[in-house]
Amino acid sequence: MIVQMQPPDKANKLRRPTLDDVARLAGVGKMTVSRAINGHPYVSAEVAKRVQAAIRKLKYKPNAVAQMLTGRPSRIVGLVVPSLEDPFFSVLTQSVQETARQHNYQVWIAVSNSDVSIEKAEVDEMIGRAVEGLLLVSAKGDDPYLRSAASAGIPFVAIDRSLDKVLTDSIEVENYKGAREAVEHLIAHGRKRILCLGYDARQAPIAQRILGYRDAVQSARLPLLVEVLQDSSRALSESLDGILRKRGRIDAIFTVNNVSTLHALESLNNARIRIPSEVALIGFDDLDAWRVTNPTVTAVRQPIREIGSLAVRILLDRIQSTGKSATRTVLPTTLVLRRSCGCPAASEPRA
Amino acid sequence: MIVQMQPPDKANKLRRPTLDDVARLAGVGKMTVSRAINGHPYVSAEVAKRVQAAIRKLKYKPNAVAQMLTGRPSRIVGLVVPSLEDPFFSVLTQSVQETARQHNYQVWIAVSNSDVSIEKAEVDEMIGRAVEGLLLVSAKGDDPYLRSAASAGIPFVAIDRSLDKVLTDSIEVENYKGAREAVEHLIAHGRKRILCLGYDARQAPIAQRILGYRDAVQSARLPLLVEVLQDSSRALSESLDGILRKRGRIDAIFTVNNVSTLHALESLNNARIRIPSEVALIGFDDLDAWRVTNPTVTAVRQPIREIGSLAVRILLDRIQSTGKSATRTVLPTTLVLRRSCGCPAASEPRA
DNA sequence: CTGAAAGCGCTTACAG
DNA sequence: CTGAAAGCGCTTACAG
Repeated sequence: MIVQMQPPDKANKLRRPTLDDVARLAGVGKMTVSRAINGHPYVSAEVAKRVQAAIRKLKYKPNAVAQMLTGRPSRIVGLVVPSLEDPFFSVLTQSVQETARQHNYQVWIAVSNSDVSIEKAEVDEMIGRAVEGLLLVSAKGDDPYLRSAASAGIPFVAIDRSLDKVLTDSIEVENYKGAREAVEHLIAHGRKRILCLGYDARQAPIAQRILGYRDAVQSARLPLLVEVLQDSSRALSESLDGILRKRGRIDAIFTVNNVSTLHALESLNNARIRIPSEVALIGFDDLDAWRVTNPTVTAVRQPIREIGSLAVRILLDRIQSTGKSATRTVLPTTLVLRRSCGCPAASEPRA
Repeated sequence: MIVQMQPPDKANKLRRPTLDDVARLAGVGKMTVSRAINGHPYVSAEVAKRVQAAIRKLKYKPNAVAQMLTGRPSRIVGLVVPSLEDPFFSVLTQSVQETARQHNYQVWIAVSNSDVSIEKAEVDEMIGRAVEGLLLVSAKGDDPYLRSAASAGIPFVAIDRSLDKVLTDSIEVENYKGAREAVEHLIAHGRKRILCLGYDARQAPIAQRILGYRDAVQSARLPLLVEVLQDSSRALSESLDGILRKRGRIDAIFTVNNVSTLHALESLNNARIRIPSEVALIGFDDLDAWRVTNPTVTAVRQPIREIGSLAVRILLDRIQSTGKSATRTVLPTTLVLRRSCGCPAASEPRA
């Protein structure tokens, strides 16, 4: 006996019930069902009840794809970040997702790995899939693709790095001020030879932090000691090791982000240099782990969760009313005092 | 003079060009355009050229939403994790996203905050939006909603925690074995009173790790000292502080995850208890930060990136061919030796 | 209050 | 090789 196999995908994809199915079961037209579902007025109570029963029975769920095709807003926003391995971005992403959910929006996510071509592809893809707006931590804020993307008419909000030639809302922190305060704090501790350590000065926020360092040091008539690598953290420990070998050459380090801070700590520990007595340390970006390092690390804290939730609110506002001109939001940082800077005690209660 | 404002959304949403626009400009039917785009054969070279020109001129991009409605696969998979603030999940997410991108899939992401009702809502939403498959780190692997979700016919892969009553592919690590090895290592260092510290034993992987601890300790005829809180890390430090106040009561700690390890380190440091001489420590979950803590922390490392990329591959396989029966993948862990366990030197080169 | 018609932008058969 | 028709599942006007 020969048994005719069902075509596999037909057999499996149990067709989802449609409006028509519900309408037929309830003995009404599909318009009535549509109205009942969308809470329109003008549906008699009795009919509404029949429709609800049919919906329950069939376990009917509206097909969101079809709804979108009729012009209904997708309630999706896209988020593109360079990486999720950096806690800054993963916490940001969590905050974005939570805030979006509170407003009944879904979040599309993509990781660009700081590669503009990936970023562009993902942004295009998102626009093609009808996101209502985009949150973008751009790898390169002035890439030409941004103009054409922006001209697609969907709103952008630039996070952490503004988009040069595109008029968009943006949100970031006081990178310059936060860095300057940190370095001034080291100076207040009597440090004279302060190294600025980091990488990827092409990123605007990093550049701002370096500027903050520079102005603080120059105002105090101290020497400028900058070791900022081009675009990778690869050689960071190595070059720092070299500097540290000549002890006494520096008496403090300001690191421009959390990865740099990690490298600095590791190099100092490996070289058995005492922190803060021999070399003090303040890093930009606060991490939970700084509470348990040796010693605990004084750091510039960014209000990450606020950045994320504000960014979403700004975007949703923009989606609502497209008229207003672009806004720029700048949030303050906090210097969290711990032991690596030379301060005696922690400024924060235990978590 | 009264100026009639354009209705705002009409004015702004510059209508995207459609197949029809391209067809008209190229002077052909829309079918021909469709075929040209999708690389079908049977399009004369000359016509193909005209079509390509029109597409370029109009900057036409196919409307993905319309394509989906005709039954074309969405090339979207969903990922639901409990949190992105835990590095385990953020690295997992990055790996999932990267692997999916390599296969030309997009990733929908949602954070459940370990709340089953949020998880359910997000899963429903994703199914409604036609994801082809779901990667799920479920807050509660046996919730009833999973059955009906699974019956929607779209494939699931359970990550980190299997889905009890639903026959799905799953992927996780050797939690029991990894934990047992860690505790046995402490025993090999001569530790006699080993505390197991953590929270949320309802999660299957945590429960497995506790079992591993228990069997290791019992085999060595050592006392069972378990301090595992119900479901929050809140009181963790507090209860540990209490235990530590009676020094000598314990001489080692095994922590069940990275958050617990952080708390343990902080409490030990605050109490000025020397690690490892007074109390040794091994934690489940490896973090970069463990390289710069005081002392560096010996930890059970999970192959997080492999979990993520394998999970995606398993899911895509399943999407292709729905026939096969459910697979279960279990990956090994590695004990990364550093100083907190009592070992003299690091087992790993510097990063 | 309710329904038949037309259309969203594409693709899958069917005819040339 | 190419195109007119029908349909994916819904919603927006339009008529009752």
